[in-house]
Amino acid sequence: MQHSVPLDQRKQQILKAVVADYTRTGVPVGSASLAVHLATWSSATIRNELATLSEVGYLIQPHTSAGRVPSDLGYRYYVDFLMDEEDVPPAVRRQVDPFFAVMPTGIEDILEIAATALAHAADAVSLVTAPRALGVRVKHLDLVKLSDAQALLVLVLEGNLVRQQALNLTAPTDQGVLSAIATGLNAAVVGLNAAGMSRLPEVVGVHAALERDLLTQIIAFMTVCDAQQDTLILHDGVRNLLHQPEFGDVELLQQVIEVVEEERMLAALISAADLDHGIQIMIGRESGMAELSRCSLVLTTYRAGAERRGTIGVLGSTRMAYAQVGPRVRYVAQRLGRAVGRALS
Amino acid sequence: MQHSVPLDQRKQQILKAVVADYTRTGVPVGSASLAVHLATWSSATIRNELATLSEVGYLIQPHTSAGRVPSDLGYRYYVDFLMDEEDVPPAVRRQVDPFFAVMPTGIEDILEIAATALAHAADAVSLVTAPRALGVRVKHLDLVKLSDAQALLVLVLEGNLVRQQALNLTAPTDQGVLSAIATGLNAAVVGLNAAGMSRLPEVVGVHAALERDLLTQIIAFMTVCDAQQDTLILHDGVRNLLHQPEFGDVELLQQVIEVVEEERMLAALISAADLDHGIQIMIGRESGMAELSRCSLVLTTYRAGAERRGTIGVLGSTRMAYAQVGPRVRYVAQRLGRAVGRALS
DNA sequence: AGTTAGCACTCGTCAGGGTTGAGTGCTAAG
DNA sequence: CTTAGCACTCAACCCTGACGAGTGCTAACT
Repeated sequence: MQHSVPLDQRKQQILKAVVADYTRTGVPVGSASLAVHLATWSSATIRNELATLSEVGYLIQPHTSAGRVPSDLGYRYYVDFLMDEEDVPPAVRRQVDPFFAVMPTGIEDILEIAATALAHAADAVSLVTAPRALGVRVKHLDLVKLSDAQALLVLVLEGNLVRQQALNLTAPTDQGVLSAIATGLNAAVVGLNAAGMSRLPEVVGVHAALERDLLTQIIAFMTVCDAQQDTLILHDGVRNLLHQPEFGDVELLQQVIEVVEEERMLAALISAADLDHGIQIMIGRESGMAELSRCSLVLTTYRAGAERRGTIGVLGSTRMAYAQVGPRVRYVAQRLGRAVGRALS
Repeated sequence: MQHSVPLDQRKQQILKAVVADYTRTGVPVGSASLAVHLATWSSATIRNELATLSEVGYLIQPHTSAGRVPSDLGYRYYVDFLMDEEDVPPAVRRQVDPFFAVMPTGIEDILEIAATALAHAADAVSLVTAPRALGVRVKHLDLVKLSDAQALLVLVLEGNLVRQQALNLTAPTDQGVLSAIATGLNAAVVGLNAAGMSRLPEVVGVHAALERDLLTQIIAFMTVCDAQQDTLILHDGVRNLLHQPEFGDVELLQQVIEVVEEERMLAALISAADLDHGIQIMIGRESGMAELSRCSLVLTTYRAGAERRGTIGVLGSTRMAYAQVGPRVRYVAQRLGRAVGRALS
């Protein structure tokens, strides 16, 4: 982040007023309209201050005879020093809460619900990652015969995540034998993650060879599950971009939608976020993605129990109501954390 | 469908040329440009014919001094009588085939892949429904203890569709007992659908009461699964609409996207399709949805084995290359049918 | 010295008007 | 029945001038 120029009291008030006005109306704001709001000073005084705020890079003038618009840097200063976060209004709470009233068993469904709820609450595109798990643990497994050559592995993981995968059978095997093996594996394997399973002592018994072979395939599949869960990103609310004037340009819209629909790009974006602080705001070009130069991200962490964290947040225009969006993201994050915590217990 | 006015040879050729030209360029087509293409007649002659084609409602003039644009009725006549379907070009085949090379086990993943493939192949929004099943059959079930009050039901259905649901336990029950019950139920239940299960003879045994209670819950859940699968509609390729000039108007785009994102509306749309014929084309207002008055649907059925059918198709601008889209939809439908058939076996 | 009223100036927006050109419909001759 | 010719229409384009929002600068005031 760039070193920010310190501002005196009055310049701060004016910058804050510019951001507030522009966020509300979307129209460049001039000295006159500021003067009615900040009645302490005349428009001429404000004009002088606006000029210096432009010089130090906090404001931008689209053209000579236009009002001022906050620059990325201006938003940054606002967000860091000036913003008064607004409480989540009851109406929004009443809009969000019902989503978390119906709680499905599977963790993926919960994440999807959170994405929808946040998209509504923040009127932007919402992004949600699965809780980072550092190796998902097995709760239960089962084997179902598909054919002489294949069996279906059904894994119930923590969070009631259900995964399925066809495994190859080295020799035709009865469902009875498969069930026996499954029972045996269940006893040995419950509570382990992929790493733990690969350290299992050698199994013995009538079907030892088959069992060992299947276990290898199961471990491989779990490794894939781990990777998949770490890159899983859900989103919702693309339609919310459509009614915003800054996306009237279809070109721009297209670029943003392409980023959102491409999970790889989202992953890069979210992993770039530094979430040690409670909330991370990336404004315009700060995200490092040219396509999102006119978008901002507001991200936070949700905690499901001790060490299980995921990311949730919002992607919208740089001209978003940061003072409202932050608290709303946190509100949904907290609800989500609780729901996921319950599902993981 | 409206009764179509019969056209003589020359009018047919001209209408066909208008549709071809307009589909390609998106610009209203005038008599002069038609005259170079249909060198047999002068522009004046063509002008006369265009006038009568407008009178009978096959063409529309955006304004007095503009060229002609096909009306919904004009497209309809073209599609019914004039269109020469084009073979799916090798390049498109090479684009589609890789999607079906990696075949996941779960039927939902297969459907998703088909949606993506078709969206690419047809450069429009693709729609795919799950194969209509008239009651999904159970392949395998399992019960996993969650707490003293709840157990997780894991159902493996035909097509390796895995479904999960928390069931309530009337009394604390060991995992051992649950497994025993699951084994017992498996023996009785495999191959049955919800209807079949509700006709099961009364069970007896040590855990008869619990077993009966669980079975009731399972049947209820399966009924829900049936309903869900019948309304499941996947889609992909909304981004393909963005680069089309007719959707430069964000208003219009917004309406269409809202329909696509609302599964209920898609369901109504698709169920309205009459798929006895090989392919069903709904042009503009024929769909009966005001929001889609400038869109067309091209739908067909895919068959997975004997009686298992689903719907797959495309939603795009009325100005779409019908001669290309139809065959491409059929091509993907055929691939999808084969893949689903394999998964259901 | 900081503040402010006043004023000249800039520049985007909008409405009006003339020109252009694509495309038509009609007519009259072939 | 076909077609060349022509008058006509109308969107698109460009130019223009009026308007007004907003600025920067200056000079006077506290």
